[in-house]
Amino acid sequence: MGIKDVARLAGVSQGTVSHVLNHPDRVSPGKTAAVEAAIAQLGFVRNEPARQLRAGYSNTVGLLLLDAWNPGFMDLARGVEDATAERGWTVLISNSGRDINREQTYLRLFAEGRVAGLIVIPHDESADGLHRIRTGGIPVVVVDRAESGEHKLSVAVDDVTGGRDAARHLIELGHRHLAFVGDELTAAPVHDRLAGVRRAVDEAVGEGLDVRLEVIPAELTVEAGREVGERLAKLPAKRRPTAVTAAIDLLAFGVLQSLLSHGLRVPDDVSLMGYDDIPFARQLSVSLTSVRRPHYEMGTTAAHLLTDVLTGATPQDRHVVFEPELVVRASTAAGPANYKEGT
Amino acid sequence: MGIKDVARLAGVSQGTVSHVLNHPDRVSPGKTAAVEAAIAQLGFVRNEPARQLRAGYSNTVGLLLLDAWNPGFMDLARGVEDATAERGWTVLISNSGRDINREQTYLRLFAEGRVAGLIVIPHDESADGLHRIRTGGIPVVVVDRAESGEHKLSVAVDDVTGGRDAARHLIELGHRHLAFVGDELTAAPVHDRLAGVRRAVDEAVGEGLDVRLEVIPAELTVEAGREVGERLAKLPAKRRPTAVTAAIDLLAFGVLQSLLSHGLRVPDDVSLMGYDDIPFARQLSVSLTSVRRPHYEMGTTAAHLLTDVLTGATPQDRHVVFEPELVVRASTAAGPANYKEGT
DNA sequence: CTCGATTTTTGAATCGTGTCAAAGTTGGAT
DNA sequence: ATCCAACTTTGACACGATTCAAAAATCGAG
Repeated sequence: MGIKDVARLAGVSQGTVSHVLNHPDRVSPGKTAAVEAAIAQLGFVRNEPARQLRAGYSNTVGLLLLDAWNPGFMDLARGVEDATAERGWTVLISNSGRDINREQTYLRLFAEGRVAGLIVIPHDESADGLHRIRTGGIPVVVVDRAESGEHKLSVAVDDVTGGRDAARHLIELGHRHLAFVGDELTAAPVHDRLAGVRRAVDEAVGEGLDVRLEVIPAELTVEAGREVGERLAKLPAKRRPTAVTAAIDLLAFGVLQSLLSHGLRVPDDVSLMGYDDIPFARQLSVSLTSVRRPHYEMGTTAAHLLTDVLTGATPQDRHVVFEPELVVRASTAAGPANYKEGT
Repeated sequence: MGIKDVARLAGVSQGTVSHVLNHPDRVSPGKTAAVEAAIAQLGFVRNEPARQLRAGYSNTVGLLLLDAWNPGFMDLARGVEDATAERGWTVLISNSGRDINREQTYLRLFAEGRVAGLIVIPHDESADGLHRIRTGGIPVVVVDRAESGEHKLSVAVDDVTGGRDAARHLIELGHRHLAFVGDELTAAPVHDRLAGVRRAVDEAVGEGLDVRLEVIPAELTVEAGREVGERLAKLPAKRRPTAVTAAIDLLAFGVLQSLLSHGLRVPDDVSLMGYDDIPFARQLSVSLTSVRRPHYEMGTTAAHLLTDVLTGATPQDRHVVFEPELVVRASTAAGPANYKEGT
């Protein structure tokens, strides 16, 4: 069950079989046919580990996702796949599920497996693990994390601006009591979004507006959103924020669901925003205002950065930052300060 | 940068370094410490292809998904990951995206990479490819496809029954003009669902009911659903089915969206059902009646089947079939034949 | 202190493939 | 018929880690 058996059956040497596999032009049609027949007959499958050991390189890149259940990351994965496939590489995906141990396990797996390169959406505390691999000689593209350095590669979104845009939108609508749902410590992108929200609030206060911000810690799941919505619904109307912006769409889904089920109207009683603009956002009972991140393009960009480096080409940029885009839908409407002007 | 360098630095032989890595109990504490220090100092990373070549086995299993954008399959993936991780294996995921060429590419990649085993949600026409791999000696668990045979492994759902339950539900509600959205040829599970629907219709006709079924071919995407909804909305009310059952929830999402945007009411004008019961189904503008498939459990079951075989244990079952469950929500209501009784 | 038993360490052989220098073959020009 | 160039084919070696038999070191009992 190796090249040797194929060679014996085809009546040629091992070297010839190897050439049929790797340099078909160097071998005569007759022998090629004989070898291919033998391969088919034996059901020979090339032993990739052996190939890789001898050849010293791999055509596979690894993609380590943070949370495959966030549809945005699946779009990113599709971008990575499309762009790498186009350039002749294959992708192996794994998913840390925001579990730092799994992340370490998979990073080691990829590093030991000698993939040619890695695209990683890292957990927050894993900088050292990435660095260890990077020094191991495997190029790494870090996604969704502020990075810098000439020998590093990254693709990110300016989530501070995104958060600022979100909060501004609400403030301009006339809302003065805002809430941000999400845990500042969970993930760097969430941290940035909150920082942006805070900046917008500070700016508004600087302009003399009486804007108040409340931060409601929560995990990044629909379930957690539901609990937050419940808590909000039970608050007396005067103490309840009139506008809520969630760290990610999934959270907003949960909040929306429990607000509605407690008889509150969105956006009439509470304006609600998500973040990410995942495909389902527009198809909710109340279509969700959100901040769109170009996930697919992030994926293709990360793949291009990586394959450029792998093929020896120097990419023009080593750190790409995308700008998010506010997408206004039905879930946000005028708040107290603008009531005179319309619903 | 290999075991040899570690050995030199630590002042021991290669064999000892290897033992530290694989049989720590066989080596004295002193040498162990020296070796570990050398490993840390050099940043040594074990070369997995070389290990695998010599040792002849791998601790990794492959998971080939059909369509990672269908949330149900991601639940399945989570099940696979949890169950395999628990038993000490790691999972590499790839996604064919219903593209048979990609599927072949990834199957070959996994086979050549000598993963220990595979869990595959196959494209319809790929039976031979799977077989080729199976004979290559790698155990394969086939998901979502009727299989049999003592040396084969599979996990599936009885989608015929699921389709029958769905259609029955609609017929019992009083609907007599049904439509099934989905292409009979796209995928085996869809084929089964339609077969189930047809059976329910035939049974109803046998009982003297005048039930009519229309089949509307469509790809399995939200976008395709939107087009179908559009076409349905433009039909004169008399020629329009009063109940629509979609091959998967994603399709139903699209149908729902365009029905609503054309001013039709769900379920008042048209009853609508999905299939899969993905998490978002209940959170739509009109919560969706659907047929639940236990995706997570399918994943854990597939993983257990596979790891059992890999470890030499004989699994009690080799073919597991789950029963789907009808989940009635707001999108289906009484049809013409029952109008007297309710909404 | 010695001997036998047990534990620790060593070094050579090996896994399956790709490469490369060398040997073999072919074919056209003279 | 001969020769040279171009093309094919061969076979030995190397990649890096594991393994195993054998050598070396250690330990305990007498």
